[in-house]
Amino acid sequence: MRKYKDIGLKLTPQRIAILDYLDGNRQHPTAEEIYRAVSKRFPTMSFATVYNTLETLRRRGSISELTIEQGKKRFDPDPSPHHHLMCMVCKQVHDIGRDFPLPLTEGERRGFDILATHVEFHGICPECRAAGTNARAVAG
Amino acid sequence: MRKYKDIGLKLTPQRIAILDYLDGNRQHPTAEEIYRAVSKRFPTMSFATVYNTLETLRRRGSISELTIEQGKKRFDPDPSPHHHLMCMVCKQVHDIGRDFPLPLTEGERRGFDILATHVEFHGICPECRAAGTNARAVAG
DNA sequence: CTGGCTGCAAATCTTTTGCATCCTG
DNA sequence: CAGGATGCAAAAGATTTGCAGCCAG
Repeated sequence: MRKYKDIGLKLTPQRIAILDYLDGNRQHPTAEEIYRAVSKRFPTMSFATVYNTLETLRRRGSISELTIEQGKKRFDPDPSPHHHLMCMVCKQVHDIGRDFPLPLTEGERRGFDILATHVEFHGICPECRAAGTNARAVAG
Repeated sequence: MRKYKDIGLKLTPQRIAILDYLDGNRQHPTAEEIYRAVSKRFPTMSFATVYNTLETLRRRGSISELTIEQGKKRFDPDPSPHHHLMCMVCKQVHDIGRDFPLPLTEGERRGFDILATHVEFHGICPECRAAGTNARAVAG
């Protein structure tokens, strides 16, 4: 995510705290988790600043925003294209750093310019399986 | 989606209206779009009924719920596994009815039971491209 | 008849916005 | 010192919930 190398970005202490928290973070945190973490250092931190900063970073291509959990955004400090594996029960998200061949025929493409392709693997993690969670309850 | 064949489901007029609207519908409508459509027939229809019915149908495996557009649910009357192509600008969603080989190594699986795999193609549709929308503005 | 369903309103949760003040470059 | 960033609170948008009354099976 090229921390601090984002020339043109005004580096405030709050932004540095967010960048520090995200750097190397493999948890794919939600906005709330980021807010809670940086609030420890900056008790006056507001959601507005968290969302503003994340949106700025996303537009610069420094991070990516995941639409994998219903109803909330998750953020990934790794902006390069890759895929994800999510536990349907506890919502933990892992990276799948592999390329899959995903060619579309002209008919399937429907004239679209394809800009991104994302594969989501949904399942039950070992911990949740051991905890006896009924997969069908969440998997439908 | 086996309309009406869902034995054990109490068939109220409201549910029939929702089933009728979804049957054969390829628009991947949001809850709001479903609400608006069935409200024409049932002016007293409430969001609670729409959400209740959709959740009931999903749990029965009669429809599937898409997590492809940020912040809202979309519903697909086709519950069989398939993939999707979405326009990043106007959010229209198309089906991709093809299987792709998406094998995970043991290491990549991390002990998960994989229950579903979903490929999302994101791009710009011909109409939005013609309208001159700047892809980078939305694509980041 | 009765348990599940409906409809309304209020509540919840996440994200966005307006605006006065602040501070980095 | 100017323009962008912050923080607060209020607003917005989507979904969920509580509950009294209703109706399909």
